[in-house]
Amino acid sequence: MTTENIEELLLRHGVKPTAQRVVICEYMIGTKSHPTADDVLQAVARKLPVALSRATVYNTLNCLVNAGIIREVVTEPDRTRYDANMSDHHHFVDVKTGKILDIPAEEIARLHPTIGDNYKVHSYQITFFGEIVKNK
Amino acid sequence: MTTENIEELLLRHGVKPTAQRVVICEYMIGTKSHPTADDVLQAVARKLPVALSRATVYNTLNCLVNAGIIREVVTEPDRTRYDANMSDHHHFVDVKTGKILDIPAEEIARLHPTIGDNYKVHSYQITFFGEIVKNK
DNA sequence: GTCTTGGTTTAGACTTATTCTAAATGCAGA
DNA sequence: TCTGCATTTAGAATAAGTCTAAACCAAGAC
Repeated sequence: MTTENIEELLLRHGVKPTAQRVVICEYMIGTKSHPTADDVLQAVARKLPVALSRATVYNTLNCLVNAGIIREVVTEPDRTRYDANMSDHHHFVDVKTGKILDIPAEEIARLHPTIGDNYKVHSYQITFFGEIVKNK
Repeated sequence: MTTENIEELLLRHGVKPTAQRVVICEYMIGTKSHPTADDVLQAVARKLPVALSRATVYNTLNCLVNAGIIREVVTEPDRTRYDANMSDHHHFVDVKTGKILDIPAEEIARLHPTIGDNYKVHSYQITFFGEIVKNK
Protein backbone atom coordinates (compact mmCIF):
# COMPACT_ATOMS: atom_id res chain seq x y z
CA MET A 1 0.00 0.00 0.00
CA THR A 2 1.36 3.40 -0.95
CA THR A 3 1.73 6.31 1.44
CA GLU A 4 -1.01 8.19 -0.43
CA ASN A 5 -3.37 5.28 0.10
CA ILE A 6 -2.57 5.24 3.79
CA GLU A 7 -3.35 8.94 3.99
CA GLU A 8 -6.67 8.37 2.27
CA LEU A 9 -7.45 5.49 4.60
CA LEU A 10 -6.79 7.70 7.63
CA LEU A 11 -8.84 10.58 6.24
CA ARG A 12 -11.69 8.24 5.39
CA HIS A 13 -11.74 7.22 9.06
CA GLY A 14 -11.58 10.81 10.28
CA VAL A 15 -7.95 10.74 11.38
CA LYS A 16 -5.63 13.55 10.43
CA PRO A 17 -2.70 11.93 8.61
CA THR A 18 0.42 13.18 10.34
CA ALA A 19 3.82 11.75 9.43
CA GLN A 20 3.92 9.63 12.59
CA ARG A 21 0.45 8.25 12.07
CA VAL A 22 1.07 7.41 8.43
CA VAL A 23 4.22 5.48 9.14
CA ILE A 24 2.72 3.61 12.11
CA CYS A 25 -0.43 2.78 10.17
CA GLU A 26 1.64 1.69 7.20
CA TYR A 27 3.61 -0.66 9.40
CA MET A 28 0.47 -2.12 10.97
CA ILE A 29 -1.16 -2.72 7.58
CA GLY A 30 1.99 -4.33 6.24
CA THR A 31 2.57 -6.86 8.99
CA LYS A 32 0.85 -10.11 9.75
CA SER A 33 2.45 -10.34 13.16
CA HIS A 34 0.57 -9.00 16.14
CA PRO A 35 3.00 -6.42 17.45
CA THR A 36 3.03 -4.76 20.85
CA ALA A 37 3.40 -1.00 21.17
CA ASP A 38 7.08 -1.53 21.79
CA ASP A 39 7.45 -3.69 18.67
CA VAL A 40 5.89 -0.88 16.69
CA LEU A 41 8.24 1.66 18.19
CA GLN A 42 11.30 -0.44 17.36
CA ALA A 43 10.18 -1.09 13.81
CA VAL A 44 9.01 2.39 12.96
CA ALA A 45 11.41 4.71 14.78
CA ARG A 46 14.15 4.50 12.15
CA LYS A 47 11.78 5.35 9.30
CA LEU A 48 11.11 8.83 10.65
CA PRO A 49 13.54 11.73 10.29
CA VAL A 50 12.78 12.85 13.86
CA ALA A 51 12.69 10.96 17.13
CA LEU A 52 9.50 9.04 17.78
CA SER A 53 8.15 9.19 21.29
CA ARG A 54 6.77 6.18 23.08
CA ALA A 55 3.74 8.26 24.02
CA THR A 56 3.04 8.97 20.36
CA VAL A 57 3.05 5.27 19.57
CA TYR A 58 0.48 4.66 22.29
CA ASN A 59 -1.57 7.69 21.24
CA THR A 60 -1.55 6.63 17.63
CA LEU A 61 -2.39 3.00 18.26
CA ASN A 62 -5.31 4.00 20.49
CA CYS A 63 -6.35 6.49 17.87
CA LEU A 64 -6.32 3.81 15.15
CA VAL A 65 -8.30 1.46 17.38
CA ASN A 66 -10.94 4.13 18.03
CA ALA A 67 -11.10 4.89 14.32
CA GLY A 68 -11.74 1.22 13.57
CA ILE A 69 -8.61 0.78 11.50
CA ILE A 70 -6.92 -1.76 13.77
CA ARG A 71 -8.04 -3.78 16.78
CA GLU A 72 -6.59 -4.82 20.10
CA VAL A 73 -5.79 -8.46 20.69
CA VAL A 74 -5.81 -9.61 24.30
CA THR A 75 -4.04 -12.93 24.63
CA GLU A 76 -1.57 -12.21 27.41
CA PRO A 77 -2.35 -10.36 30.59
CA ASP A 78 0.71 -8.12 30.60
CA ARG A 79 0.73 -6.47 27.19
CA THR A 80 -1.65 -5.39 24.48
CA ARG A 81 -1.11 -6.51 20.92
CA TYR A 82 -2.54 -4.90 17.79
CA ASP A 83 -3.90 -6.35 14.58
CA ALA A 84 -4.73 -4.54 11.34
CA ASN A 85 -6.65 -7.53 10.02
CA MET A 86 -10.22 -6.36 10.53
CA SER A 87 -11.87 -9.33 8.86
CA ASP A 88 -13.95 -11.73 10.92
CA HIS A 89 -11.33 -13.90 12.49
CA HIS A 90 -9.98 -15.29 15.73
CA HIS A 91 -6.57 -16.20 17.06
CA PHE A 92 -4.39 -19.19 17.60
CA VAL A 93 -1.50 -18.85 20.03
CA ASP A 94 1.36 -21.31 19.74
CA VAL A 95 2.16 -21.93 23.40
CA LYS A 96 5.72 -22.92 22.55
CA THR A 97 6.77 -19.92 20.49
CA GLY A 98 4.12 -17.37 21.43
CA LYS A 99 3.39 -16.93 17.73
CA ILE A 100 -0.12 -15.72 17.02
CA LEU A 101 -1.94 -16.78 13.88
CA ASP A 102 -5.20 -15.52 12.44
CA ILE A 103 -7.94 -18.09 12.03
CA PRO A 104 -10.70 -17.03 9.62
CA ALA A 105 -14.13 -17.31 11.25
CA GLU A 106 -15.29 -19.86 8.68
CA GLU A 107 -12.43 -22.16 9.58
CA ILE A 108 -13.49 -22.36 13.21
CA ALA A 109 -15.80 -25.29 12.64
CA ARG A 110 -12.83 -27.45 11.67
CA LEU A 111 -11.01 -26.58 14.87
CA HIS A 112 -12.54 -28.96 17.35
CA PRO A 113 -11.13 -28.91 20.88
CA THR A 114 -9.63 -32.32 20.24
CA ILE A 115 -7.61 -32.07 17.03
CA GLY A 116 -7.63 -29.91 13.94
CA ASP A 117 -5.86 -30.45 10.67
CA ASN A 118 -3.01 -28.09 11.41
CA TYR A 119 -3.32 -27.28 15.07
CA LYS A 120 -3.33 -29.21 18.29
CA VAL A 121 -5.56 -27.22 20.59
CA HIS A 122 -4.70 -27.42 24.27
CA SER A 123 -7.37 -25.00 25.38
CA TYR A 124 -9.34 -22.11 24.09
CA GLN A 125 -11.27 -19.25 25.47
CA ILE A 126 -14.21 -17.37 24.05
CA THR A 127 -14.85 -13.93 25.46
CA PHE A 128 -17.97 -12.00 24.57
CA PHE A 129 -18.18 -8.27 25.10
CA GLY A 130 -21.57 -6.65 25.28
CA GLU A 131 -24.48 -5.75 27.50
CA ILE A 132 -26.73 -7.75 29.74
CA VAL A 133 -30.29 -7.39 28.50
CA LYS A 134 -32.19 -9.38 31.07
CA ASN A 135 -30.36 -9.77 34.37
CA LYS A 136 -31.45 -12.79 36.36
CA MET B 1 -16.86 -26.17 51.52
CA THR B 2 -15.17 -26.83 54.84
CA THR B 3 -11.55 -26.07 55.59
CA GLU B 4 -10.81 -29.81 55.78
CA ASN B 5 -12.21 -30.27 52.31
CA ILE B 6 -10.04 -27.45 51.00
CA GLU B 7 -7.00 -29.10 52.52
CA GLU B 8 -7.89 -32.38 50.88
CA LEU B 9 -8.42 -30.63 47.57
CA LEU B 10 -4.99 -29.05 47.77
CA LEU B 11 -3.32 -32.31 48.79
CA ARG B 12 -5.07 -34.14 45.99
CA HIS B 13 -3.51 -31.67 43.58
CA GLY B 14 -0.07 -31.96 45.14
CA VAL B 15 -0.10 -28.64 46.94
CA LYS B 16 0.96 -28.40 50.57
CA PRO B 17 -1.96 -26.83 52.42
CA THR B 18 -0.51 -23.91 54.35
CA ALA B 19 -2.81 -21.53 56.21
CA GLN B 20 -2.43 -18.86 53.50
CA ARG B 21 -3.13 -21.26 50.67
CA VAL B 22 -6.18 -22.73 52.37
CA VAL B 23 -7.78 -19.37 52.98
CA ILE B 24 -7.02 -18.09 49.48
CA CYS B 25 -8.27 -21.27 47.87
CA GLU B 26 -11.38 -21.21 50.05
CA TYR B 27 -12.11 -17.69 48.92
CA MET B 28 -11.63 -18.57 45.25
CA ILE B 29 -13.91 -21.60 45.50
CA GLY B 30 -16.55 -19.58 47.30
CA THR B 31 -16.83 -16.69 44.87
CA LYS B 32 -18.48 -16.45 41.49
CA SER B 33 -16.79 -13.16 40.74
CA HIS B 34 -13.54 -13.18 38.82
CA PRO B 35 -11.23 -11.46 41.26
CA THR B 36 -7.84 -9.92 40.57
CA ALA B 37 -4.89 -10.66 42.84
CA ASP B 38 -5.60 -7.42 44.63
CA ASP B 39 -9.25 -8.33 45.15
CA VAL B 40 -8.11 -11.57 46.71
CA LEU B 41 -5.69 -9.76 48.99
CA GLN B 42 -8.38 -7.35 50.19
CA ALA B 43 -10.89 -10.09 50.82
CA VAL B 44 -8.59 -12.58 52.46
CA ALA B 45 -6.15 -10.48 54.49
CA ARG B 46 -8.47 -10.01 57.46
CA LYS B 47 -9.21 -13.73 57.77
CA LEU B 48 -5.63 -14.54 58.68
CA PRO B 49 -4.15 -13.92 62.11
CA VAL B 50 -0.90 -12.67 60.54
CA ALA B 51 -0.24 -10.14 57.80
CA LEU B 52 -0.67 -11.47 54.28
CA SER B 53 1.93 -10.39 51.76
CA ARG B 54 1.05 -9.38 48.24
CA ALA B 55 3.80 -11.69 47.02
CA THR B 56 2.15 -14.62 48.76
CA VAL B 57 -1.13 -13.91 47.02
CA TYR B 58 0.61 -13.95 43.63
CA ASN B 59 2.63 -17.04 44.55
CA THR B 60 -0.46 -18.86 45.72
CA LEU B 61 -2.63 -17.94 42.76
CA ASN B 62 0.09 -19.05 40.34
CA CYS B 63 0.50 -22.20 42.37
CA LEU B 64 -3.24 -22.94 42.19
CA VAL B 65 -3.23 -22.30 38.45
CA ASN B 66 -0.31 -24.69 37.94
CA ALA B 67 -2.06 -27.28 40.08
CA GLY B 68 -5.17 -27.02 37.92
CA ILE B 69 -7.40 -25.83 40.75
CA ILE B 70 -8.19 -22.43 39.28
CA ARG B 71 -7.58 -20.80 35.91
CA GLU B 72 -6.55 -17.43 34.61
CA VAL B 73 -9.05 -15.32 32.74
CA VAL B 74 -7.61 -12.83 30.29
CA THR B 75 -10.21 -10.25 29.36
CA GLU B 76 -8.33 -7.03 30.01
CA PRO B 77 -4.76 -6.36 29.02
CA ASP B 78 -3.65 -4.79 32.29
CA ARG B 79 -4.64 -7.29 34.96
CA THR B 80 -5.12 -10.99 35.38
CA ARG B 81 -8.32 -12.37 36.81
CA TYR B 82 -8.82 -15.80 38.34
CA ASP B 83 -11.69 -18.25 38.20
CA ALA B 84 -12.25 -21.38 40.28
CA ASN B 85 -14.97 -22.60 37.96
CA MET B 86 -13.11 -25.30 36.04
CA SER B 87 -16.11 -26.54 34.09
CA ASP B 88 -16.24 -26.08 30.34
CA HIS B 89 -17.35 -22.50 30.01
CA HIS B 90 -16.56 -19.14 28.50
CA HIS B 91 -17.01 -15.54 29.53
CA PHE B 92 -19.29 -12.65 28.94
CA VAL B 93 -18.02 -9.18 29.82
CA ASP B 94 -20.55 -6.44 30.40
CA VAL B 95 -18.83 -3.49 28.76
CA LYS B 96 -20.76 -1.04 30.92
CA THR B 97 -20.03 -2.47 34.36
CA GLY B 98 -17.04 -4.69 33.66
CA LYS B 99 -18.94 -7.55 35.25
CA ILE B 100 -17.86 -10.97 34.02
CA LEU B 101 -20.32 -13.83 33.76
CA ASP B 102 -19.70 -17.48 33.09
CA ILE B 103 -21.39 -18.92 30.02
CA PRO B 104 -21.62 -22.72 30.02
CA ALA B 105 -20.20 -24.19 26.82
CA GLU B 106 -23.54 -25.74 25.86
CA GLU B 107 -25.20 -22.33 25.96
CA ILE B 108 -22.83 -20.92 23.35
CA ALA B 109 -25.02 -21.99 20.45
CA ARG B 110 -27.76 -19.63 21.59
CA LEU B 111 -25.38 -16.69 21.71
CA HIS B 112 -25.35 -15.52 18.15
CA PRO B 113 -23.29 -12.39 17.39
CA THR B 114 -26.54 -10.52 16.73
CA ILE B 115 -28.77 -11.07 19.74
CA GLY B 116 -29.11 -13.67 22.45
CA ASP B 117 -31.91 -14.11 24.93
CA ASN B 118 -30.15 -12.34 27.77
CA TYR B 119 -27.16 -10.69 26.19
CA LYS B 120 -26.52 -8.17 23.48
CA VAL B 121 -23.15 -9.12 22.07
CA HIS B 122 -21.09 -6.25 20.68
CA SER B 123 -18.09 -8.35 19.82
CA TYR B 124 -16.39 -11.53 20.83
CA GLN B 125 -13.02 -13.09 20.57
CA ILE B 126 -12.00 -16.70 20.48
CA THR B 127 -8.43 -17.48 21.40
CA PHE B 128 -7.00 -20.94 20.98
CA PHE B 129 -3.87 -22.01 22.79
CA GLY B 130 -1.93 -24.97 21.47
CA GLU B 131 0.72 -26.16 19.06
CA ILE B 132 1.09 -25.88 15.34
CA VAL B 133 1.20 -29.38 13.88
CA LYS B 134 1.73 -28.63 10.22
CA ASN B 135 3.26 -25.23 9.52
CA LYS B 136 2.51 -23.91 6.06
C1' DG C 1 3.13 37.14 4.93
C1' DT C 2 2.20 37.18 9.89
C1' DC C 3 -0.74 35.91 13.87
C1' DT C 4 -3.54 32.94 16.28
C1' DT C 5 -5.61 28.70 17.57
C1' DG C 6 -6.06 23.99 18.46
C1' DG C 7 -4.48 19.65 17.80
C1' DT C 8 -0.07 16.75 17.92
C1' DT C 9 4.27 15.33 19.56
C1' DT C 10 7.75 15.03 22.93
C1' DA C 11 10.60 13.68 27.14
C1' DG C 12 10.23 12.39 31.25
C1' DA C 13 7.67 11.72 35.45
C1' DC C 14 4.16 8.91 37.27
C1' DT C 15 1.06 4.90 38.16
C1' DT C 16 0.04 0.27 38.68
C1' DA C 17 0.40 -4.84 38.15
C1' DT C 18 3.57 -8.23 38.79
C1' DT C 19 8.07 -10.33 39.78
C1' DC C 20 12.35 -10.57 42.21
C1' DT C 21 15.34 -10.73 46.25
C1' DA C 22 17.16 -11.65 50.46
C1' DA C 23 16.03 -12.33 55.07
C1' DA C 24 12.92 -14.41 58.43
C1' DT C 25 9.83 -18.08 59.55
C1' DG C 26 8.20 -22.46 60.48
C1' DC C 27 7.06 -27.17 59.66
C1' DA C 28 8.90 -32.18 58.92
C1' DG C 29 12.03 -35.51 59.58
C1' DA C 30 16.52 -37.25 61.85
C1' DT D 1 16.06 -30.70 70.00
C1' DC D 2 18.44 -29.78 65.68
C1' DT D 3 18.67 -29.27 60.75
C1' DG D 4 17.10 -28.48 56.23
C1' DC D 5 13.94 -26.91 52.96
C1' DA D 6 9.91 -24.85 51.40
C1' DT D 7 7.11 -20.84 52.40
C1' DT D 8 6.24 -16.23 53.62
C1' DT D 9 7.43 -11.56 54.04
C1' DA D 10 8.53 -6.50 53.04
C1' DG D 11 10.27 -3.88 50.05
C1' DA D 12 12.96 -3.09 45.89
C1' DA D 13 12.89 -3.75 41.00
C1' DT D 14 10.67 -4.20 36.49
C1' DA D 15 7.75 -3.08 32.79
C1' DA D 16 3.45 -1.56 30.35
C1' DG D 17 0.90 2.18 29.85
C1' DT D 18 -0.82 6.96 31.11
C1' DC D 19 -0.24 11.71 32.33
C1' DT D 20 1.74 16.33 32.14
C1' DA D 21 3.50 20.46 30.62
C1' DA D 22 6.13 22.45 27.19
C1' DA D 23 7.37 22.69 22.38
C1' DC D 24 5.81 22.22 17.77
C1' DC D 25 3.27 22.74 13.68
C1' DA D 26 -0.33 23.15 10.21
C1' DA D 27 -4.52 25.80 8.76
C1' DG D 28 -7.41 29.53 8.74
C1' DA D 29 -8.03 34.73 9.84
C1' DC D 30 -6.50 39.01 9.02
